[in-house]
Amino acid sequence: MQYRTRFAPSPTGYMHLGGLRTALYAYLFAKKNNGVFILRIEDTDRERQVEGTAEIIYETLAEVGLTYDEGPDVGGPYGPYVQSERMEIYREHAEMLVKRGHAYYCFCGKEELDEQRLIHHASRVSHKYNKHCANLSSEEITRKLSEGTPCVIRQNVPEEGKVFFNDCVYGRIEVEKNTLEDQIILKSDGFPTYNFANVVDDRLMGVTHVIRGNEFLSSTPKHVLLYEGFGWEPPVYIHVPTIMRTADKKLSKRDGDAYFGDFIAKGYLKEAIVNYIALLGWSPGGEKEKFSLAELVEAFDIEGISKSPAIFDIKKLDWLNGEYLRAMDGEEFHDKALPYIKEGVKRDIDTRMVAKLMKDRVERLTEIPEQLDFIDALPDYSLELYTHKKMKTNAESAGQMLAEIFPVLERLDDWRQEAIHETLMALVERLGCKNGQILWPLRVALSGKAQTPGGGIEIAVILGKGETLARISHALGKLK
RNA sequence: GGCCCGUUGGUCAAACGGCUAAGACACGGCCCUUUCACGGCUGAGAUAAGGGUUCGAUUCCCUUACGGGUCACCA
Repeated sequence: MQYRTRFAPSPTGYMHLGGLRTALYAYLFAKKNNGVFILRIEDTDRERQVEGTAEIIYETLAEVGLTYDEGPDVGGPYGPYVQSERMEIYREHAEMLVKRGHAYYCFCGKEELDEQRLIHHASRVSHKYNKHCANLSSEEITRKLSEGTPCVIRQNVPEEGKVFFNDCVYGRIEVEKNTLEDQIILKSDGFPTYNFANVVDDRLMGVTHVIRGNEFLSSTPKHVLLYEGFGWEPPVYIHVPTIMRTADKKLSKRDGDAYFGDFIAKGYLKEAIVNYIALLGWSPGGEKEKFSLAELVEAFDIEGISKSPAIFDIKKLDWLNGEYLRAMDGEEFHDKALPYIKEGVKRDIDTRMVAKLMKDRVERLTEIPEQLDFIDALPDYSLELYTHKKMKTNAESAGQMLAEIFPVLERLDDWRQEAIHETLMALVERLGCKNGQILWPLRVALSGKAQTPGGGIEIAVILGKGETLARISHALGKLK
């Protein structure tokens, strides 16, 4: 049998990282087993719909490489893959369930039900619909229906007995049927509820393995009852733990840490994001941590999915992102970094050289501009920067050294890195001092900073001869 | 509150009855180095608590504590 999994988001917002990880696991599981991965859009709640968000889902999945074999925009043999286009199917199936005695029409008004819920809540009695309409006579039902009384269809849950299912992650889960409510499966507007639509669609689309967030764990017994009501075999369930921001808070829109797009904007690579979230709540077992999508497919195994929620650690993502950046070849990094270099530097510079210096020094592309801020304009700096214990320098010695450096560089016409290096090393030898004693003051004079990408020589190359000499004489003036 | 689920260092996690309880991130120290970073070495740091079962429990069972999910004409 061929395995079929699906990702079934509702188009209500941007692509959440938790959702993306669920999609990833469903994709990995399908591909690992040469199965089929399906995308289904669950748009049965018309009020929460957000225009254009289905497109974001398509785009994000395509961007990270989670290509689906069947879906709204690619078609497939079990379409349509958008729930709002399947209304007839749900109605037919709901009525089928009514005929089989596993569901019934309910004419209770929303207001009275809300009222009852409030009363129960206030008196701390656990609330459940009282099955009032389950006991209506067939004459009365026919009459109300013909009168056009607004109604819903509810699942008819037996009052005795137990239901159970075996979750691949959480094991056997068993509950008393009387703890389950007669939930609405078809709303008065004719739309199905999630709890009903997902069962019908998963069945009709041949889904063999349902991989979803564990917020659905407690409603799964109701789904199983629905399958049984139809006389269908339930799918295999694989519930995955939640991704948290802190131990008691989920990732959220407000904190700007929830959406895939947020992270791209913050300078993270899509490969690093996918790699990182794959490892949140799942472990491949070995010590390897850097995985391409293809390697994830190869390594994926539901055995490694954990039961407890995982806290999203941005520091570890930073590190992993840095690993991806460092592993890039020079050209690729240059291309990716170029927009950020241009953002930080307006002056005409050798971007390839700058990119090379930045490659091992950033974990996110967005760190680049601020690291280069000294290039366009020398910041105002304190003379204390010239004091470096290990280099044995201070403002006074720096002044002397810079005075030696200036004429030497002024005479140098070949402004390549090797030439400057040679020239300065020759100066070191002549003066009988340590490298740091001339290179440290040079760095400070050229950058006004204690920490720079590359040292004094590299900065001199980037700045060019004219600017280099200008900054040294500026320093000499300051040091007088 | 009812029902369900969870709990190994700060974080991700390995070990699925048998060792001095891996490894990674973060943190400290050292080395490398013209700074920072990278890289290398190294250090500190955990089985929530209490009962069982067992020759032996991180692992199996129970209780407690804490946390999460769910109880919608949301998904």
